[in-house]
Amino acid sequence: MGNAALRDIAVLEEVPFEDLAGSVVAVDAHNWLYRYLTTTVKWTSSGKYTTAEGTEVANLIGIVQGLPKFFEHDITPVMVFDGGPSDLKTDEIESRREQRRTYEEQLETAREEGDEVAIAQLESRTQRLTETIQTTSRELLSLLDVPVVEAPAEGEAQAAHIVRRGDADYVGSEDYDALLFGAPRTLRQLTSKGDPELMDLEATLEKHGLTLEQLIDAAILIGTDFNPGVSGIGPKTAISAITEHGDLWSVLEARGETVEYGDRVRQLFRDPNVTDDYEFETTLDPDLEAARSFVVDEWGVDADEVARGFERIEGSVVQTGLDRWS
DNA sequence: CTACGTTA
DNA sequence: TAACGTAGG
Repeated sequence: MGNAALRDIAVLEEVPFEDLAGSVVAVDAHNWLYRYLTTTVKWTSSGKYTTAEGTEVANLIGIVQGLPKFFEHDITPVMVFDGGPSDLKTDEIESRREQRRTYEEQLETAREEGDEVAIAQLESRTQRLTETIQTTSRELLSLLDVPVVEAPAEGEAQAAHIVRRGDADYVGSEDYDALLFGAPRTLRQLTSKGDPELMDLEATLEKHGLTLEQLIDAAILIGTDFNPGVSGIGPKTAISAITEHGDLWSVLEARGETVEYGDRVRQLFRDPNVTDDYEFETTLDPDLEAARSFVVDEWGVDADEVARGFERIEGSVVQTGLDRWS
């Protein structure tokens, strides 16, 4: 199903970290945090990532341990958070409740109507980041002076938009559908051991002789996060069919198939809900003491667990000139 | 999401 | 050779 098939289509190239020095990466925060949430939990002894009350704080450890990767290679991350109800801009309880109610109503309505696209969209926004994780992550990033952008909807789409506008050099995400949102350059495996992998939109389109619109149509045939795709159509068949017939509808007509909500999925990728209403500085001036206190004193994370991470941040931010004096 | 064995 | 299903991380 779906997205992994885009790997066979995309033009990928390994890029040495050294080549990325000085660049700005618009990171899909949900994607990045989710990765650290799962891996941190894996090899950290139980209890170190939950408070006495049982609140999950693995995200705080993940952030402290994950950010040095960027800083040590002189990369400035811009964390792009998903919009929607799970992404709360205010701390007022009232508005939280209201937002949540609105979200639940929307989801319920979508389910009643059997609107698969809307359901998938709404669910993808909440996935698994709890409210505590969302708010404490933002707070910690703010103390570390890491830029944060609030997306009106999908963070992936907003990140792509930021790169298209030239305000960042790369999208940072493991998701191949960054391509479908029109991200010119996407970096994958930014958290892994080895060098990152660059996914190039222009090269991908050129390789297959497709327009972005056609690539989106091919993806819809294969299946995306928002639609199941046509049975029997994988990456190869999709591309040759789109090449032969031109677009989604012609392919479907020729094969006597249909794709439910095809037009809406197409629209979602072609014209995603993004905003120009953001701003960020790429010169960082982190308050390490406040950040350490927030993580350790306020949330009860074992000091040893984050000591090394903070050391690395301190060292790298100064040495790589990401601070305001550079 | 990746890897790999199975099936058309 | 391409697509799919399942398991593992």
